Amino acid sequence: MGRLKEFDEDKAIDGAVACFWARGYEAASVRELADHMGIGGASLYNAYGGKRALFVAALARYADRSFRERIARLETGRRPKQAIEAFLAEIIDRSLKDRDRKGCLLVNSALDVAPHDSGIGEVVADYLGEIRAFFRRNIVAAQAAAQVPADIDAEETSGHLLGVLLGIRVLARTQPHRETLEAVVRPALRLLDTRPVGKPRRGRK
Amino acid sequence: MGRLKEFDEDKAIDGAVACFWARGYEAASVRELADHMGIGGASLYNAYGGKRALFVAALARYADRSFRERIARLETGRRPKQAIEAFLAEIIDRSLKDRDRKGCLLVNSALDVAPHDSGIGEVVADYLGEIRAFFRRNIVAAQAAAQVPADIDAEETSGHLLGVLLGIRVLARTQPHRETLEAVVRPALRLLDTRPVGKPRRGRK
DNA sequence: ATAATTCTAGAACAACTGATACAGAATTGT
DNA sequence: ACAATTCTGTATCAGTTGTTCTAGAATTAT
Repeated sequence: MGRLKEFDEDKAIDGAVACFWARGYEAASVRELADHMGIGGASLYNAYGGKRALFVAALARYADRSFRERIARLETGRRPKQAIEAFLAEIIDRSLKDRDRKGCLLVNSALDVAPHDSGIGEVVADYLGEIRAFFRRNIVAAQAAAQVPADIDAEETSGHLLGVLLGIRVLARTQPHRETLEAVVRPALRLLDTRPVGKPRRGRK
Repeated sequence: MGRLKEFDEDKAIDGAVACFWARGYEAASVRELADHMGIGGASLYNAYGGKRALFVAALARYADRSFRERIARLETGRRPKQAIEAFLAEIIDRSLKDRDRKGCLLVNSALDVAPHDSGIGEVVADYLGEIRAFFRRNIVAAQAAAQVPADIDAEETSGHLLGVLLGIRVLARTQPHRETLEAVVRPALRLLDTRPVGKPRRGRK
């Protein structure tokens, strides 16, 4: 019983994501947030409790709509090695299309708010862990399918790929040029290539 | 002529660096800054013009005291390949010692303020370019000294190393564990190793 | 209809924001 | 000594911050 909510909760949380994403946690004011969400300030506090709680909800929404969706999509109907390659290629494409350079909300949060708020820090760390698990899982699967060298360390390599991914998202904020970003990724992907024998490297002993 | 400045300008700008570093550009208020600098608000505006101009000065100070100092120190009395390795090792050590997880002011700025302020964005991009140039320069030198395989692309590899470096500084904000960070770097440094022949990789054709 | 409950709009809260005004103190050249 | 100039502490500016309050509108169970 009681009066019914008049606003669309999905639209509202999406508006919050957009606002936090574009402005950052601190810079996004409650009034800006409410405007983007299409609700009044009182409704925001009534429905979410406050700015911080809203941010946690927005982060969860972002995680679902961005990397979890991408992981689910790329991991079906694709061989594991191609899933990894497609993931990184998509990040580069997204970074280049991102005209207003909002970057990745997760990465932004890892630097902006995580260090000042251990609770959110753990949430962000968990999300990053999910991405790393995607890499690790597909490396192992690719090794089983003989797509990827059997002697590389899946644990180590997944960490490397996550690091490279984060580096790209930082670089893209100041230098969103395709060649720059692809140069960062290329050596990482080469780790997954089986080494050719017919074309020996110069410089070997 | 006129009244002399009563505060130590070096101490003041160092205080500004510390404040911007710990709190971020937006969160650092002019009053907090003035306190950390040991001066009054009027002196801050008189000496630096305003918050933004002070930030640009603080960034320059930080660049000199952090990575330029490191580059100069590591590049003397060290072979080029060891200079690169030492640089990355130092970043990891610094990230682990950084108890309050301030991270790197340059990286923080690249995400916080650069996208909303193209002027500062260019400044940050230039600083990142200096670090990349350090990598490139030492890769080329190491190749000339046969320390590093001659067939790797110095342009591409320097970009990769910069990306990995930025990735580490992001990861360290949420997961400052040595093993995590070293796992990110290890495959990158392996690019610089001359490939052993006596110990062939499994999985090769 | 009435009670109970939940939502909404808008005003209000104290605290803080970057920036400026002002008066006075300190310095140098004349 | 005097004018000219520059620095400094304090007060102040209008505007914004996250949050709360108040009054009333809308809903369901009885």
